Amino acid sequence: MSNNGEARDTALVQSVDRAVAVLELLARNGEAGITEIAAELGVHKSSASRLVYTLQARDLVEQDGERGPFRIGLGMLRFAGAVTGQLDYVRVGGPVCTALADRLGETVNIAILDSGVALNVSQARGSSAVAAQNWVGQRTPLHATSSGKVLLAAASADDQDRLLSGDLEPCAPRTITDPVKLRCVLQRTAEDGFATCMEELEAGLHAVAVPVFGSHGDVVAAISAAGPAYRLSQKRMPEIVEELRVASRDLSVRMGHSVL
Amino acid sequence: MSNNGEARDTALVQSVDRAVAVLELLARNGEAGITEIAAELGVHKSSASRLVYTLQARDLVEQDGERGPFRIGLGMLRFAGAVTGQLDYVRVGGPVCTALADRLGETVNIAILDSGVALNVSQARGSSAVAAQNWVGQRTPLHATSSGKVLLAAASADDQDRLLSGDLEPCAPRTITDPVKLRCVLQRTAEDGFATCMEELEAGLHAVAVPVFGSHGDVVAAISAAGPAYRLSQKRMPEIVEELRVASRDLSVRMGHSVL
DNA sequence: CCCGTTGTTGCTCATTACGCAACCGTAACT
DNA sequence: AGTTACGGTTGCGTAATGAGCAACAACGGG
Repeated sequence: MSNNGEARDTALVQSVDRAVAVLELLARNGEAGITEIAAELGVHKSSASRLVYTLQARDLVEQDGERGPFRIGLGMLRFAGAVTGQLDYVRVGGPVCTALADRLGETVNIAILDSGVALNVSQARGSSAVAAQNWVGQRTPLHATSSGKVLLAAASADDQDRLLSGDLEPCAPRTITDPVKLRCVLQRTAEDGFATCMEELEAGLHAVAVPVFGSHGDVVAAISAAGPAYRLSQKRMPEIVEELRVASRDLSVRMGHSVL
Repeated sequence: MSNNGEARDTALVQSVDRAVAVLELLARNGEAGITEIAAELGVHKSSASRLVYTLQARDLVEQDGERGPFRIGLGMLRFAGAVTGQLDYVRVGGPVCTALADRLGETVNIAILDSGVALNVSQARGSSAVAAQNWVGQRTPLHATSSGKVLLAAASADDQDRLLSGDLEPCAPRTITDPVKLRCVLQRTAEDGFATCMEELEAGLHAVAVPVFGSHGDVVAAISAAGPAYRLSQKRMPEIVEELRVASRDLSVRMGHSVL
């Protein structure tokens, strides 16, 4: 799971990897008991208990009283200070994504432009989601994602040239790697006010995104819905686009970006 | 290091504990290299490298490009969503604490009242600080800390009765455990507008705190400075109190609590 | 009061994590 | 321009740790 594009042969430290998986589970589910954690990780209850105990000793996990389920501990605040730039998206984006994911049944993401890539800053899984992956904190290519296209389409021509310099990586068989063709797509995205991604990041995956506007009408983020191709059909796109626009406006307001 | 008051004999999972120590180091220092991390943790460079690699694979650690120092990764955003209630203190309190800690040379903390205890939500270490402990995310007793006394003093008489019900734990030889005596101290705190803690939490430790006001004049937090008794002398208190008050007002403004 | 479930802990052992040595790459110095 | 030093990585072997098992404790529900 080398998510940084580094195909290293180095083995992960298994117990550290498991401890992080515990935290991911608690972050996703809100709370969980030892038995549930053990089942989810595929380890013995005693192993789960010891992992949780270690995280608890460091305040990264806590529980109400002596019994009851465990949850993410406030010791996390020590690390939150290192990612303050995106904390507004976490605080405000979470409820917006959750509400939309519940309505659509699909996974909803918010991404911002960060150092030439799309950076996912908030996510909520839909009830129908099969994949458990959390993209938050991960960077994805602009040319091969719906959010990326939205962010590119909103950039100036100069910025687009800069962002698209270099080869466009074929992430999947259907990835658009011709810069001329991509610019046409971006032109269309600017006109339509939304972008789609049909199996361009990975086979079988469809996504659609709309822009999130700042106070001056500029695009500060993109919000998207993603799911398997058989569920996110062309026919369903208009409905999803409209729901995304409503959520986008809600997000703008909650972020304090009241558009004139 | 059972910070939850649980004197369990269970051994910590060493590699998980070390991984968290890596994160603490990166959060505290901003960035660090493998050699520095290894030295700080007292492990071999290869061990540090593998720990960092595992955290990197989960986006909890990242680095610029292929080389250069490591820092806390944006994958932390996945966990920040679980502590959204206190994220404003992290985002706004950090710079205020850092600025004051630089000026005073002592450790500065912000604490809020949470479930009958003082919850530390932001901290910056002073240059003269000897202890490396980060209190953020930890809960401390109200009666034995300067912040706790400030928060208690601002509570109504009924709330004070409720918060002080039960025995007052003697945390140190000088802890005030007599409720009548403590109420006198709280009365004085309300009058003075600050509270001191002279070796009441632990021997050799002095601290002083002032309230942080909300929009309606209510006390929403306390900000404190702490250090060894020989540096935080009685003589130095007026200067420190004044600096804390300035920082407190700054914090209120930054939090959006403009006092009428 | 009994049963079932959750969570903890002592113990043993196998696997993992760790340290060592060697190596690679880069930067700084001569 | 070449050499040296430093930071970081990786293969390998081994010992220590982490994991699973079994037994037990505590609590809640019927």
